[in-house]
Formats: sequence, C-alpha cells, structure tokens
Amino acid sequence: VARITRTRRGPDAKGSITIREVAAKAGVSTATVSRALAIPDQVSPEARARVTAAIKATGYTPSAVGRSLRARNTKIVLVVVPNIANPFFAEILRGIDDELAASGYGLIIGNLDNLVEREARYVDLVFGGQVDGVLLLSGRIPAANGRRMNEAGVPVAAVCVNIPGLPYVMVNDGKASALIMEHLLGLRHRRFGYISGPPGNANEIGRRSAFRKALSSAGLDPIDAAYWQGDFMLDSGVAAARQFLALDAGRRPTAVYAASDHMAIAFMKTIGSAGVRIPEDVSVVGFDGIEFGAFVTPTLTTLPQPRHELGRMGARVLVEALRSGGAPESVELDAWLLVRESTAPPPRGPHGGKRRAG
Amino acid sequence: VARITRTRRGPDAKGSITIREVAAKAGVSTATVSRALAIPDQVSPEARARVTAAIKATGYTPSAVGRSLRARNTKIVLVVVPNIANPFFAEILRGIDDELAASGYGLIIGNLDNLVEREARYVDLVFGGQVDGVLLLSGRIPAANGRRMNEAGVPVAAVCVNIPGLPYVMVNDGKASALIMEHLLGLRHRRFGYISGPPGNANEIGRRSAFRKALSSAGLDPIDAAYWQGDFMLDSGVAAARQFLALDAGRRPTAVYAASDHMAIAFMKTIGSAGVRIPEDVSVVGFDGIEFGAFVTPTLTTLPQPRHELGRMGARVLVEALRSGGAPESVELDAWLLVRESTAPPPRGPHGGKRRAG
DNA sequence: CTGAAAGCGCTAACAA
DNA sequence: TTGTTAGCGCTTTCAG
Repeated sequence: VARITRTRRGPDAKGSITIREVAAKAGVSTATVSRALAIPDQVSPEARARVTAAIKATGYTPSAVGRSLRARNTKIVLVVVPNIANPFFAEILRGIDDELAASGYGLIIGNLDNLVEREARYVDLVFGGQVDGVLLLSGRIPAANGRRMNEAGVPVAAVCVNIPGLPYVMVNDGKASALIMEHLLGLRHRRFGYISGPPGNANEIGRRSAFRKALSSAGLDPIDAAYWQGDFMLDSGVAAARQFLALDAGRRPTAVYAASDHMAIAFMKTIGSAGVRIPEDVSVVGFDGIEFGAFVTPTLTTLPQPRHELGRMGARVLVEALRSGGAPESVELDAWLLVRESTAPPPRGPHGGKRRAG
Repeated sequence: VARITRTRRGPDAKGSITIREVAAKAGVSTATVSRALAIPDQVSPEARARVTAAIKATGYTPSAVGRSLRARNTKIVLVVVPNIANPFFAEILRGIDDELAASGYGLIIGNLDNLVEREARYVDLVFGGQVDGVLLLSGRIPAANGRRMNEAGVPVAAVCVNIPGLPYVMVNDGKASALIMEHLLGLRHRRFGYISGPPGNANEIGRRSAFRKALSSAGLDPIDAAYWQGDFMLDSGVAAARQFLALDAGRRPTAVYAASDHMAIAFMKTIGSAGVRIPEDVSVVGFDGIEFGAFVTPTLTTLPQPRHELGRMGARVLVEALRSGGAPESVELDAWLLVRESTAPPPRGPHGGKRRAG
C-alpha cells in the first residue's frame, strides 16, 4: 500500500504557472494541453479553444527546462568566441543569431577573453548537456580536464577558422592572401612587411604561408621580408609600427600586409603620426573588412570577409547536422580584394630614376 | 499491484552518463553521489573517494537541465542588447561576462538587431523560466503579447540606459553633456550642431536636454543650433555630414556634438573628405570613448563611458538581487572628458579680427 | 552517514 | 480524440 507523503517541493515555488493549472482551468488533462500546443490538429476544436482560453487567462508559458529534460535537447547552441569585444566577431555573431533564430534555436555566447582558463566553463556546459550544438570562432578546440569539447557527442563546426578534423565555414586564407599579394606585387612592390596573427593560429598560418609563397613565386626570398608578431588587435599594430619606425628609412618595407584590419589601422595611424606618408611611402593592406576601414585616413585597402554570411552559413550547417543527426559539412566562401586609398606603387627611391634612365 | 511497463524514454538517449550510473559504479545511492558533489563534508571519506573515482572513470558531468528543473533556477542571465554588432556594447558585455562568470552564472545574449519583432523571443524566454535574471542594454523594456519582460517575476536591471521604473547602472547623461558643453563653450564656440540618437531614446533625451540647457546658460538660444537626426551608428554620421556640407559655409556650426563616437567619426571623415578642416574649421566631440577614436584623424575628443566597469557593476547588482531575493539597486558612475585633437577654438571668421580690434 | 522515494514540468506511449 | 501514467536527471526530505 502506498504511503501518503506530503509534497516535497524545491525552494521558492516562484508562483509560475504550470501546465497542470492550465489543464485544470480548461477542464482537460495536461496531455491535451501539451498536444494543443504541439500538435493542434490532433485536438478537438472545442478542447483546443478551451485550452487557448485557459492559457490566455493564466498567462502560461511552457517551461523550457521541463521541456528540455523530457525532450533531451535544449534548442540552444553555444558559440565560442575568443574575444567578444572584437567587432570582427560581432558581425559574425549577428549572422549566426539571424539564422539560429529563424530555425528556433537560441544561442549562448562563450567568451574566452583570449584566456585558456575560460575554456573549462564551456567544456562543462557542453558535457553537461546544456547545449545541442557548438560553433567555434576560436582557433582551437576548447578543452579542460583532459576532455575536448568535440568529444561530448554534440555536433561542432568552426566558423572563419580551420581547425584540423573539424568541419568549417570560411574563406580560403591561402586564396585571399594570394589576392592581396597579387595586388601589391602588381603595383611593383619588392620590399614587404607582414604583421602576423597570434602564433599557432590556423588563419595566421594560412595567410603567412601564402604570403611567403607569393614572394617566392615573384622571385623574392621570403626571408628578406620583415615579420612583426601581432595578435589581430589594435595594440599589436602600434607595436609593429614602432618596430617599423626603428628601421633605417632606406630599409623599410614599401608594402605592409597586416593579417587583420585592426592591426592595419593602428599601424597606419602610428606611422602616419611619425610623418610617414601612406600610400606614398608605404602601402598598407588589411584583412577582414571591418566598417571602420572606410573612416580612417587614408581609407584602408583590405580583404573583406563576408562576416554576416559566414555566420549564417555556419549556423545553417550546424542546424542541418542537428536535424539530420549527421555531421556538419564544410563550406568555403569566395572573397575578393577591396582596393581603397592605402595602397599605391612604391616610391621611386634614390635610385628609382636611374633604373628608368638606364 | 503495480504493473510492469517498459521504460518509455525520449528520443535518442545520446548515451550520456547519468548520476545513476555513477552511483552504481561507486556502489552507493544517487543521493550520496549528489551529496558528494554538493556537500562533501556530509559524506564519509570512503564514500566520497569511491564517488570521485566513479566520476573520473565515467567522465560524468551533472546535467544542468535536470538540476535546473529541480532547483527551479538556471544560473543563467539574459542580456538584451539592441545590436550586437555595435562595439560599444561589446565591451559592456565583456564586463558583464567577467562578473557573471565569477559568480557562477552564464549568460544568454538577446540580440534585438534594432527590431521590435525580435523582442517576443526573449520575452518568452524569461516567462518560460529559462533565465534567472535580466540585464537590459536596450532603451526600452521588451514586450510581446501584452506582457512586459519585467513582469515575469525575474529581477531586471538596465545598464547604460535609464528606463523609468527600472534600477539602472549608468553615467549621468546630463552631467556628461554638461562637461562636453563646458569644454566647447570654454573654447568660445557660439554656433553649435548636435547629432542626435534615435528619437525617444532615454540617453538621447538626457544628452540633448543638457545640451540645450548649457546653451541657455551661456546666453544662447538653443533653437539656433543645428539638429541632425541620427541613430548612434556610422551611417547616420555620414548623413549628418551631408546636411552640414549643404549649409552655407558662413552659417555652419563651429562645434558639433555627436551623441555617439560612431557618428562623430563618420561625420569627421565625411566633412574632412570634403575639405573641411578639423579642428581649425569645426570642432567635433563624440560620446562613448570607443577605441577607434584614437586611431582616426584627427583623434577624437570624447566622453568615455567606463564600459567594462558599467558591465561589471550591472552584473553585480543583478547577482546581488538574485542572492538576496530583493530588487537590484541603481548605481551612477563618474565620467570625465577626454580631450584630443578634434576640438580647438573656433576660426576667427571674417569679422573675428574686428571684434578684437574694437 | 546513508538510502528510499518523491517530484520539479513536461511529453509520449499506451489504452480507452 | 482523450486521459493515465511513466519517466527525463537531479536534489532533498525523511527515516534509519
């Protein structure tokens, strides 16, 4: 015989309305309420009307938590971003959000703040079943306690970055780099500088190696180029500029390729303040195509990434994988160069005239 | 007599490890596993060790969903932002995230994309019990189906915006505006322009009214100032510049106050390209203190908002309210003017010399 | 210190 | 078409 025990409820009932109250008010079972919401065709018009009325009267909203527990999915996607303050990512996030919203998913943003320690939190989130899928904008797979995020049995895709072993949505860094170098080489530049992304970053590697390859193809030795270590952010553009300015004027590169617009903009401003003229003395090219590139002086030649599209597409392949139960598939987007004011032919130099005259 | 029914499980068991499997492996009850995690002191060392071992062996991570259902809280905060692509908000988000992470909360970002239709989604989220608290960076309270987000019995606070009836964390727009005008008036400007935020926006109203008040106090008629409608974003700065350029050179304002750095930067670039010199012909002041203000030409005089701090503080008052069960309390942060290159005394003009001579 | 069992809100399988 | 009921994973009484 079952013993009657008084209800053991959790803390603070918070007074929110449950499906039971709606069912009671409508004079039907909870199952009917549930069905009226999910599969209205299978509920009689009268019952449906009563339920609708009861819902309106009570202001009922189904509990997402209860639903998630039962359905074993949360309809939430985690987006891991290296640094949320970077406007480059912001636009991608918008694209992701647009697509996700349209597909009935919400998103949690996992901001790493460029700190590895922050990864643990999101690894737990994924293993804890808090999200249905993951989109990575970071250059590596978050890991903690010996577990990598992609091993949780949840689909993962990378956006804008190529992580070995993971499906991706991105523009091809190699092709993009080649476009940039084709432009600079076509302008007849021979002395180059390269402001890099953080070491080990997959985009950085792709861009740099294509940069070097272009140099070789043009009969130049990649080793002669100047390399300045950066991290995609503004400050490292300033640092690169200081190193540039420390060079003898005659030995400075005449063309500088920055692996991000942020670095390019900070670089331009810093050398410009020191009296170097752009593009007369030095040409500068950026990468990403952030909006501010059109509002600095001179306006920045850059390789725009279709960020919104990249985000949308990333979300789309993930959602598709979620629906089908398969793995997301990789997509590569086209890119082209946006030529503005910051690039021009190199200065003639002390010997420039001679060569011509000869 | 109870009839044996076979287990009715949901779709795809997904094979994730539950507390039961850990309990079985450790040879204890699920209650003990739960306690070993939450209140280890109340578990015997042996049991604790066995549980720890079992957890390690299985790779168990507690289900956040199961926990939420039981605990009736999700440890998640919703942050509603008008437009996630705006770098101004990004930095605030970072501050919020920092504080939330430290307090054991996660965050969901609700991107409105400046569209009212998007509000419904987040209103449902809150009423559906998906979040424990809300932080609003938007100028109004999201509402849908006749329900306002702050009526869900969940604490809500506003960051950087003043919404009547809601606790807030922000810098005082009136005082900030006064600081700007003091600077411009001190430089002896007499003809002013104002590039506004979106109509009805609370910050916009605060800034504009203080702008007008400062004018009156200086013996000028606010009605003589030029007002250009903007929306805080880059494009509206360009539009304002076009209107400025359409004015007779002699009737143009000599000082322009833009209610956001974005508009100020776009305004400067546009009139600069048209041959207007800044600050010699026109002084420009922005609002917010975004990083790019230091990298445009000329560098922008602005009123920096302590965005990271604003975010942290917003999260802090919310978390405190969550803990105490009370309402969040309002905080006002100090601000000061950052004077850079874009402001200077007005040009003498055709009659400037005369006055002096007289 | 530990285990049994109830139940958070919801949905799906089954029976009627 | 509808109701009954089990159970998703977890925590927490209550009893031992």
